[in-house]
Amino acid sequence: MAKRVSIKDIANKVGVSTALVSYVLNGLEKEKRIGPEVVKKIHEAVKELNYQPNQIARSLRKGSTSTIGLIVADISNPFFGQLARVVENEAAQFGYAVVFGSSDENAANSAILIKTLVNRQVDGLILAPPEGSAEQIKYLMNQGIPFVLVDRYLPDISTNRVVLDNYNATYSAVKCFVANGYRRITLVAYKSTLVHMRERIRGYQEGMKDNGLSDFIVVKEVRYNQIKEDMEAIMTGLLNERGMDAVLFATNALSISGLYAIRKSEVKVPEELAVIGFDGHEVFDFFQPPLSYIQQPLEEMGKESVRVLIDQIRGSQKTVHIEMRHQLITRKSCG
Amino acid sequence: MAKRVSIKDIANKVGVSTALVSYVLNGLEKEKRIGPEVVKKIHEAVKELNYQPNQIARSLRKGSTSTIGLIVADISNPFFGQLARVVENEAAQFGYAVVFGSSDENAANSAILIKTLVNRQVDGLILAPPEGSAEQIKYLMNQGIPFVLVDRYLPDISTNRVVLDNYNATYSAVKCFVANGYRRITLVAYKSTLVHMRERIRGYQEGMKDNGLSDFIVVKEVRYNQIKEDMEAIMTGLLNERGMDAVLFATNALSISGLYAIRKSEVKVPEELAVIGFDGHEVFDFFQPPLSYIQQPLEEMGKESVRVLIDQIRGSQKTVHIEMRHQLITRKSCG
DNA sequence: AAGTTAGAATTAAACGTTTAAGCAGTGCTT
DNA sequence: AAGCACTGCTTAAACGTTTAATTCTAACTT
Repeated sequence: MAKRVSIKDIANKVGVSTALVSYVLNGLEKEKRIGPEVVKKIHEAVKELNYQPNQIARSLRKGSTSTIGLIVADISNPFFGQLARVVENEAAQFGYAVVFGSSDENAANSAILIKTLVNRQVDGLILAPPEGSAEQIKYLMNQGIPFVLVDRYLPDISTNRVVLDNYNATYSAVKCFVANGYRRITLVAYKSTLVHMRERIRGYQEGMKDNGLSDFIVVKEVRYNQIKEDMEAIMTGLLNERGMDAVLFATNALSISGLYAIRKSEVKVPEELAVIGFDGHEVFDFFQPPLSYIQQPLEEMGKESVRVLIDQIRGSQKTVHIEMRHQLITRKSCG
Repeated sequence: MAKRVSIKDIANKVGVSTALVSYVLNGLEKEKRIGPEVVKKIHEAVKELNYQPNQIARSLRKGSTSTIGLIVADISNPFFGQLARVVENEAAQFGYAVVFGSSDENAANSAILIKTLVNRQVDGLILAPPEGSAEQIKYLMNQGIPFVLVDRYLPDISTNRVVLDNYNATYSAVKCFVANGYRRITLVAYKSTLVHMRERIRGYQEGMKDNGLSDFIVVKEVRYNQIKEDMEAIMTGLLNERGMDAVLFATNALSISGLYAIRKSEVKVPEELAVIGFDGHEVFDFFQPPLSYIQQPLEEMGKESVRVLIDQIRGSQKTVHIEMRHQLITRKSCG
């Protein structure tokens, strides 16, 4: 690796001190009353030597890295991939770069990632906390490290967060089913104590109750790391019994996994079974007939997370709780 | 932000110099002949104060950051999302973190990203170079910055690279079509001079020729940033003419976009039109009937990229060109 | 007794920036 | 002639590590 050009090389070439070079590079030539010829010479030398600032040195001195960390469950999951993209763009607007990590919904992984990123002195974190990560979140608070929770949050700790109106989302999905004549509606969710999941479940349950369907409430829970097996078992059970006429999936991955099972059976959608998915991706449109889904305002969620985080980084003392409105996209599978 | 604990705090607490603390933290207690009681005391103090090393300071001093940069076209594209995930995991194995950026197939964006990441002193880069990025790549070479190209490469410059056997991929897709009785096979590709695309086109063309179908060669090219409009126009044209009985898409995004158009028309797949996609995602299975696709060995590509890059970072002088074998996954849409 | 060796620690420079503080020199005021 | 204000620059410390060089003491050789 060819030795990089430093501020010192510029200073030597022009015959001034490094301080002047630094001032000029930071646009302080007026404020620091630097002679115009010197300014010009410095700019020339910078061009000529193709000087590139060393962000690491800068970070060390300034105590901030202009980097934010993003910890999601899985970057290869389109939901988080899209979120990452929005975060990347928005962060770039503010001059921040993004380091990411996937926790796989595992608290131990999350702890390692947080430690790694904090040691790398990220200025702040955007994270989707997995189950059992309360200690880590408290640690961040104690250390005064700015962060924003996204997608889920911890009910016992008041932190900055940007989440969906999960309760309303499933509530309105149930309503949609009911409006279209479905009654025996099943919810397939993740087995999790995380609030977003509990809220989705609660929204479903209340929706059923409010529509006089308490007797038909069925909530099936799938384990995150055994999604295939669990889904297989649950769906074949459900489909064989023929006791349900509609199914609501509580996440993106669950929707896709569930659809596999449905397709394997010969059940007709929506004649025999109505389906609503979550975090719809455009590919949901390919299911025959196209799938209805609850859509999250990813663009806004991502942008808002970054903005809130940067506010925190800049010293804001407020704690903000943002709840975004879902949108129910109805296709032929329901409605 | 509560002032962080530094090596100096440990040194003060124990009553030794910072050098000793550093040695102990780096496991050099034997080599540097440090007294056993001191070692113990240092370890205790580290625990007690919950010391976390400052990677930035470390990086500055050591001249390496244990960070790699990943520049893809779009992290929200499942192909790159999955690749990113593999890269993340593999990099973590070697103690590297990953900073990412999306170029949107735009050379100017790519240039900015490269500059940003290089200024942040990443130890190396994995990148999918967009069209017109030759200068940037040469710059990296001149600077001696380790990097690996992935997915595509520049034919005029010999660099480390990990790519698919693009030529064979489309060639064998054509073969599959032909074996199943299709003749009027159209290729829909990106309008691009990038080698991977040219190779995919060439594979198709040669495949057609070798099967005596020279007269039926039709290659349509779609612009990356106008994919919807172009695809719309092309597909309606193709479908109206009814001059084709099979279509091959040259990327993931093209496949999805093309399928939209196909579904809008009332054309039956595979009776009236056979389809093969690229970079198949599991969701391709949902198309009715399931779509055949060319599958890239993403897991291996990602891992290999990281390994090659780390080899370079460690000083390897070899330049490696790795071509991975595709796999043709045939579903009912062809075969 | 002088010299060597080994063990255990310290010192201080270095990485590339930023930035507070200081210092000349000039010209102006009184 | 002394004081002041301005202009334009330099000095040097600091950020938190790593690490080569050095120092000190005690024990061991001859």
